[in-house]
Amino acid sequence: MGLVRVVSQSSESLPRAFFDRPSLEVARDLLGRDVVHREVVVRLTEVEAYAGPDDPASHAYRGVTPRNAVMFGPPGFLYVYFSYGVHWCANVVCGPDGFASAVLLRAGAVVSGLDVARSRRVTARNDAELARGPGRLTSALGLRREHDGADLCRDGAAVRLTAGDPVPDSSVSSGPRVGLTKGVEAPWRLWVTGDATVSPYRPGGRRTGGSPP
DNA sequence: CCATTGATCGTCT
DNA sequence: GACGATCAATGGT
Repeated sequence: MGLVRVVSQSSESLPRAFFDRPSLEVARDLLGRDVVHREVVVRLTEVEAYAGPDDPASHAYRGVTPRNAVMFGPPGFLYVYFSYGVHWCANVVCGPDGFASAVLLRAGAVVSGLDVARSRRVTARNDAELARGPGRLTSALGLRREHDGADLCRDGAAVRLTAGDPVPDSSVSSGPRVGLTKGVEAPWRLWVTGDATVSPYRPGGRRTGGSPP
């Protein structure tokens, strides 16, 4: 032969059992994995875990609603929601059916489909910005409301999570989740240390409106 | 580099 | 009627 064997990119979906665990464990193991939708592939560099019904920052904290219903279903499904009237954000549902927990996909590196990703993210100043942030990542992948509830594990799934290139513990950092007003203290944001595609930290809290007359 | 602000609308109170 | 699991543009240091 004489050909060096390169890291093979299996396009096989991670099994549902992968997601049927506590969201913090899933979050840790999602770093370095690939999110695939059509021609674009994003390798995850930053994620956030949202735990069960006791996590005040979780969309599921106040029970089932039409928006968060997918979170209460079985693991391995996509929960996509509309944020700030502008952006879509994508989560992977974790844990057993009926237990609402998820991992927010916050950032990654585009490793395939660069041309398409660039065309969807015309404001990005460089390729590291294409999927740097949850709204940007979702935009680069072309995910929208129609992907809410998508099954990631079914054969032939349109959106998949694949093996990618898992990162060692020595490359994983953790800290507080971004942009929250509740549950700020839990260090459930995980990222690949030093990676250029990791989003900047931004504290939460709503800006106070102007003084009324 | 950092801090501030407008946009924009679905969701829940 | 207020509030976001955000982004991009702007202006200052």
